[in-house]
Amino acid sequence: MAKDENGRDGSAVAIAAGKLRSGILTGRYVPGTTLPGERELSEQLGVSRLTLRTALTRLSSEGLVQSVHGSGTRVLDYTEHGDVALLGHLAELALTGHRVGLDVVAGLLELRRAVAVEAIGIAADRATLEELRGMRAQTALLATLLGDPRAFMTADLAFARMLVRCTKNLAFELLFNTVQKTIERNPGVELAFFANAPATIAVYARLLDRMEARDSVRARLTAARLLHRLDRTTLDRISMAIGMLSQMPPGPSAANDTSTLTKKEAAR
Amino acid sequence: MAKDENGRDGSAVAIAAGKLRSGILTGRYVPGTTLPGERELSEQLGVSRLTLRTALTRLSSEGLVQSVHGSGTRVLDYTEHGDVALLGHLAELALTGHRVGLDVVAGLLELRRAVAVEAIGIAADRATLEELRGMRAQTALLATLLGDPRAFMTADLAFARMLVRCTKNLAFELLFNTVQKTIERNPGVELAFFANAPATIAVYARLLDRMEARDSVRARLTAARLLHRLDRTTLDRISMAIGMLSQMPPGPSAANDTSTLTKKEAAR
DNA sequence: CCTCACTAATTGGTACTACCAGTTAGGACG
DNA sequence: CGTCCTAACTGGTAGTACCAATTAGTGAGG
Repeated sequence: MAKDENGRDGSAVAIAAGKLRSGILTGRYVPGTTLPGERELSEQLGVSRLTLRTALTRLSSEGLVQSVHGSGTRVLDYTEHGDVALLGHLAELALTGHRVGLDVVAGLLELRRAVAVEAIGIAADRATLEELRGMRAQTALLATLLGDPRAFMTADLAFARMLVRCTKNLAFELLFNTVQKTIERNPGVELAFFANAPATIAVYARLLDRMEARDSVRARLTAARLLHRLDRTTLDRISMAIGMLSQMPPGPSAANDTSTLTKKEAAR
Repeated sequence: MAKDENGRDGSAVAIAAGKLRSGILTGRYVPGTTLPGERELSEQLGVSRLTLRTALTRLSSEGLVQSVHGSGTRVLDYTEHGDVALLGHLAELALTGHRVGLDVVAGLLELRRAVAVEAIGIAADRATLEELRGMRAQTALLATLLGDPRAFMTADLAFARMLVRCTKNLAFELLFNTVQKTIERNPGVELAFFANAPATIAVYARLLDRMEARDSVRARLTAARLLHRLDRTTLDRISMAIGMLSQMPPGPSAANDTSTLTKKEAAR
């Protein structure tokens, strides 16, 4: 068992955690309430209590639930207590048709842009010559990969990481790791990014000009302007792609495994 | 048992996870290597294998380790795979004297500042009148709490949350949650923030002026300038406080330098 | 001597059971 | 009526046994 119940997960605990998580994020489990006892809930999900507990531990570290010893496990409002790691799952839900809303992706891009702009500004001050040369070379490499979306995406992420490294700031790096996980988790985002490939390369080149000039102020300004434009078209493409997928809402509300009970039609 | 073996946690799994995490973050467990088998490791830590497994699951979700079925559990380089949530633990280690380096805190502040500046800029465009009024009232409340560090800190976080809410951006909100957890986890940071209380209030007032004027561009500029100054003094105070705690023991000769220094040699 | 396939030991993954430890509510007793 | 104690929840740990995947070692066959 434990092959893949819905999307791509492998382990039973990941599946159980995914079910509970999507249940919370989509509002099936209301924040403030306490969800069923572990013994009962484990039976509902079809896993052992131990597995269920491991899944709950994960959700707890994500800020979705809070277990109190003799009392029970409360559902928290992820808007107040949710961790950044949730962005990945939220974006995933948004891109797979769930009505979580596409604005989540828009918000993610906005955050990413804010961080990127500052990272570029800092990099303009702190990047070494070798680092600048390396990034230049990476843009050249990117230009040769316009035919291979997958390879382009990987190289693009590598470029972004090089940029982040230039900040010499561990916090930026860790945040980037989270974003990278988010992107890698969902192939759809990769394609959306690839759709802007030529424009992306051009933007990178111009930003490198600014950084090589050591002009952090103008680097920030141009980065803000160019990335804003880039993200807008990216978002448009994603929106379009989703529109293609859900042309007709063929019972898309619970197309995935959002519920163990209502899975009669979970044809897959 | 399960009172507090080292730090402060209560549950056995939290303790075990903490030990392993600090072991990884401080370099005792070298990235790239595979740590001992679960049966052996559980005995080393004095917990059952189940507890150890739960702890490992948590570390895995944080991007510190990766378990492969028949192979073992590899230690990952948190610089590449670590999650943002690690910032809390890293800052904790840094503030408790571990030689993780104070630059982690500096980086955290830098990231926070970048996000805050953008949030203020966005808020200048999207904040409703009620929201602006509420934040104004909150600054007034802050002024009355100058005598109570704990209460001031809570109110200060509340103000920050109000600001983040104004962006109507869930990504910002989730990131803020992570930062909030980081701060709440460590009392030392609270005090450091409180040390700047009067200046903080003044800064908030001036930023609110900009936002009320709906001038997002100038709001960003002043925010960047004022917060930069604020963070510098905050960092100074933290540095001083740590210096008080550990008068002389560590020899952080190059502690303030920007190098992350964990990258001496890329084993692998 | 090399190659390939099969086997056996080691590793992580799940399940079941029993028990410990807080929390809460209800009933007995003052 | 109030207080305290008990009993039935809840989550938390522990132990054991077994399944599944990986790996390395060993043997048979080329």
